[in-house]
Amino acid sequence: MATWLSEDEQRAWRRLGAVTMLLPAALESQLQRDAGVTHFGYWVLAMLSESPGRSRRMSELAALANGSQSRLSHLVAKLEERGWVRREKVGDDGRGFSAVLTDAGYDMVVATAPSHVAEVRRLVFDALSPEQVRALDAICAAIMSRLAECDESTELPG
Amino acid sequence: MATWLSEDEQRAWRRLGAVTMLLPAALESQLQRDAGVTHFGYWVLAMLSESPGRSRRMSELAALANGSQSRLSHLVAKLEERGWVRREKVGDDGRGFSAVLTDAGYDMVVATAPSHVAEVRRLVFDALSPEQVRALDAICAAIMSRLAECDESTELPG
DNA sequence: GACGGTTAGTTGAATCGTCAAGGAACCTGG
DNA sequence: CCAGGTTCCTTGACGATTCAACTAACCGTC
Repeated sequence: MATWLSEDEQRAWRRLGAVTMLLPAALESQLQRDAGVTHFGYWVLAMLSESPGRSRRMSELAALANGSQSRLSHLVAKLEERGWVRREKVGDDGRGFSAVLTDAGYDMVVATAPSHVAEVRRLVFDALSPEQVRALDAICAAIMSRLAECDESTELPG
Repeated sequence: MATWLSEDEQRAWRRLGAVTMLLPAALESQLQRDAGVTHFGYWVLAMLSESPGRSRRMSELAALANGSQSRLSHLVAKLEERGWVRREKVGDDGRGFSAVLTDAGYDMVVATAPSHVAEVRRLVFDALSPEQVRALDAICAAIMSRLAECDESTELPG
């Protein structure tokens, strides 16, 4: 209990908590309604659509999308059922698989992107000044570097 | 596709996405490890511990914790099993229930708070300057007001 | 005082994510 | 060439969340 939060910090913390609970939920429900996908699912498809050959190594894709390998594996199984993604063996490494976006998957991303971007803009960027956008970027970068640190330390051998 | 995101916005959006995915996950795993509760579970208990009489109407508590009634109902059932919370009929409204924090629940919050606060401080506030903390508060407030707007509009009768 | 509409809260099925375990391919040293 | 360790990915079981009914109590009106 050595270092409690200051009043400013308390307030910021509650609000950040609310945003991290409600913003993903709001985007989730928009995507679910308009496209029948999860936020994570859409994010993965969008990443693939911007990747060279619309294709990525599974592990690479998991890292890009900030998810675990297991989560991605389950997700890709569903996306494959729906015909948006296909798995392909990687040539030079017998263990490796790539997720490849199908044409149907690409069409789906193209069809879904506008309304999703509009929602993001409406909920986030329309509410912020350009300075705030830059400040937000810097703040998130600072937090991410802390999160990355902690990953490293848990990966260290004792 | 009328209004795509600017370069600054793209960057900020990716980072915000990463933070909203990874920060809750990190806190989740700390709380799971050290106290065997969900982030949402802890948040609810913490709210109760600060409430008058360590007690809140279910619907009030759900709103405070930014969760649905159903989510809270399921959660309180679990917390009750563990003896941290108890349900009580509200006097003046036969439908209403209050969630009341038990002594064991209070002890649990007191025991868990320090390490959780330390983690929040380590991951968030130690990385930010006081100006950034205020900026973060303002940014989250702006986003929340957009989210609140959208709640209202969905509540309107057609 | 009973009828329709609304609000509080619960419940169960289905979905999503995590965790721990495991299979298969790779790599290194002898 | 093979034993031990590591990496890549999958799998299955379990817990958490959501969604869509559902019950029960309230409220206004006639």
